[in-house]
Amino acid sequence: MRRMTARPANAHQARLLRLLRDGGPNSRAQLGDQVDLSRSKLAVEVDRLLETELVVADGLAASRGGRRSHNIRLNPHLRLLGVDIGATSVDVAVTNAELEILGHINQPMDVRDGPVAVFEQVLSMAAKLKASGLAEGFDGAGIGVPGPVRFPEGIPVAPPIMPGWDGFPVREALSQDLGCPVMVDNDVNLMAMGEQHAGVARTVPDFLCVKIGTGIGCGIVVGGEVYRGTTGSAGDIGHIQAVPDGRPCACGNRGCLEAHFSGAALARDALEAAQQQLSAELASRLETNGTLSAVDVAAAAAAGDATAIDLIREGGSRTGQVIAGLVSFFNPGLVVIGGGVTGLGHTLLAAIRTQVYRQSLPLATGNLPIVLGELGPTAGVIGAARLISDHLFSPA
Amino acid sequence: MRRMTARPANAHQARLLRLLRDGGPNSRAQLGDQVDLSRSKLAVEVDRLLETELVVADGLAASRGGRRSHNIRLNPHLRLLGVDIGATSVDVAVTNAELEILGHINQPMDVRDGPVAVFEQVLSMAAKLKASGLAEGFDGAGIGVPGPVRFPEGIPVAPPIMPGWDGFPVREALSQDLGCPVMVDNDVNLMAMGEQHAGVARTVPDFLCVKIGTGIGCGIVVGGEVYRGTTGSAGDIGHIQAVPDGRPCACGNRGCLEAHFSGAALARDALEAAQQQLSAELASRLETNGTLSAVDVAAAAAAGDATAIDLIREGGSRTGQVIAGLVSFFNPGLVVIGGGVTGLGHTLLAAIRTQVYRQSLPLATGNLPIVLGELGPTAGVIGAARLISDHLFSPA
DNA sequence: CTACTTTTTCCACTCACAGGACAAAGGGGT
DNA sequence: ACCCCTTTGTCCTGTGAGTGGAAAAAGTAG
Repeated sequence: MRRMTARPANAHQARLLRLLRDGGPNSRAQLGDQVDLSRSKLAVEVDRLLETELVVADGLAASRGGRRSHNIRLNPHLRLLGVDIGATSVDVAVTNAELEILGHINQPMDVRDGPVAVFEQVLSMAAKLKASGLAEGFDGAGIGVPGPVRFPEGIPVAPPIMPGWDGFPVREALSQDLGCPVMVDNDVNLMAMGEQHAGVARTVPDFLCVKIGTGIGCGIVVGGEVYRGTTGSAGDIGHIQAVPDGRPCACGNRGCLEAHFSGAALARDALEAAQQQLSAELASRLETNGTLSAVDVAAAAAAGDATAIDLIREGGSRTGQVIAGLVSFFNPGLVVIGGGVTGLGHTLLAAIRTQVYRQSLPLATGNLPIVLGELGPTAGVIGAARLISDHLFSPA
Repeated sequence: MRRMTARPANAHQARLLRLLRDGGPNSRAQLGDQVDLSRSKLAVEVDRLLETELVVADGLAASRGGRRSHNIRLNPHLRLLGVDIGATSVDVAVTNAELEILGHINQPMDVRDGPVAVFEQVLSMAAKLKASGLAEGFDGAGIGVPGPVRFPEGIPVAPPIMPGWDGFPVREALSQDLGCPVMVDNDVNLMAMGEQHAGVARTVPDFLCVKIGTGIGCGIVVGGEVYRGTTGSAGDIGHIQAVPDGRPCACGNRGCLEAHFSGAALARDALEAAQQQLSAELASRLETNGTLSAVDVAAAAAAGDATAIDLIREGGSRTGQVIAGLVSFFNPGLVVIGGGVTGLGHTLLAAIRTQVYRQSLPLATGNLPIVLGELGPTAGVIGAARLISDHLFSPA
């Protein structure tokens, strides 16, 4: 199929496209209820959208008592690619224009192999999704990378855990390879957008989304828009000092949050505990696998291992301490906890909550939900699809 | 003179009014260069503004080579009142519509006397300014109070240092008393708006403005707009933990930044040092005045007193530690330090800078100026005037 | 005094949009 | 089956915002 290149011609059309994306098929009349345009104007704009083939007619709508109306929906052949590059694995997913995931692959990988190797893998994963009949091509792609990004150009800047990517024109390169528009952002921001679109944060204008994975980052949403900061490094909370004169960190300082709690730190602590025979559970897992990761700690904790639970509590408490500061500062309406270590679940959440509710002011915490993300590993790819759809559904 | 009640009828007029406020008198042609409207449309809107008397014609503009044009300026009879209520004193100022201060009074006061007593004093100060011929009445007033505010309604919520004000309808009450529109905000936010309008932050879209006075607060500006948070308590950084298991704080926790460094804490430390005879300079000042305040510490430091300098360094370092965290999180383009203790000047600034540059990531600090506010005590009242002028110069 | 600029006004034309009239299509009661 | 009511879709005209060109007004430079 020929890919769609059309873009909305004006703000009204963009508005309508977003309504259809977020609300699914709608009749003209239902659209009219949401947009404050006269029926004639609305009809004109819908007709123009039909001409561009961005939307199509789609059967009869349910009756509301009078004449039944035809449904309008986003073209079901539109395909978006969501790519979430983590430190140690890649997620690639295909969605339709309503951002529903049609297919999703996850593969291990090492970002440090550099952009060329990683993109090769991403392209082959995308090809696999195409081959399975889910898409004949892509109308747009969103990419998340685990480091700061100069957003307008889509270029990583000085990313600590992916040195080979500094200055690599990710957006440009992938746009060439895929033959469609591409937008690039920090993976944490995409997770926030994912939870905002389809997860727990649907109705909250200002919230924080803390992602605890190999590292720790925080998506900041202000007035429904992701805030990226002056140089694109906003939300980089992994190197906030959590413990004065604490552990040395790769960044050169001591006591950084990431040095005390993150997927990597947790694995290290678990290894140490196992080697010192503090935990039979962890020791046996070490023996079986030859190595330990955050997943093992989660499993051990679920099995009731006290050492593992302590590690999680301790880390959650440190994280909670930092989040408490951010809550006082930012006064969000919601805090979402997500990322690889959400397997640690409610033990972690409870530790974080305890610390935040204890340390922040009542006015800020009074009505503040602190919850786990709803979407798990799909948050990133949904956010990526959302990123590019926001771009495609804005006036040219 | 009859007060102006007119408001701009549409976004174009609002835009023009703000241009005249921020850029002073302008010819129609100069305005045309800035607003992307056709000459005819511009002429129509300017004519309508002239009819409302919000703007007036004002002599000939400088020639640009051809026919000379008439200047347009905001009505020079417009008067705004800026009120900055601190913990221990009030500032009241009159400005014209271009937010230039025409008269400014400062008087000691105690917020804890409650809103009724304070407003009585504010009204008498406003009356004094009127009596001196600076104004015949006010077209609008902006008020800053030292605590969180539910912004749309202009009502303080659960302010820790001014308990009697909780829920008092400040906006409503003052609007009645003054007979003009009133807007209320946190004093720190107003300081940020002041520095944005007329101070160091003129061109920076995203910045932080840390005010160190009796307490410590932080104004947050995102995309040129003040961010107030979900419940209006954003920027309340005084109770972020700076020292684990540190000093007990009035809020019930331990180690809050405010407990370790603020005008109040500094005075307490100085008193202790004087009593323990650690500093001859401070001891003699205590003897002379019977009490010590932050100003005494500043003076002692300026005189070379080592104890006083140490107190400032220590405090600056604690503050810097907290700001470092905020910088990592928020990635601002500028950090402004202001408030009562700016008399501590460069000793303080240097301590803060050292800590921030050491602890935050290079990407966030690379090009980050940390500077003292330019406006001193006038920042608050200018910000207040700016607040109400933003309100008056927006479509009705 | 003339040639050239810039500013301002005036006017005709376009275009977006609202809102009413009317036709089309369906639901439900009798 | 029939009729009336409601909702939906289409058509059409009036209105008001806004554009852009022409010409007048008011300068400057030589």
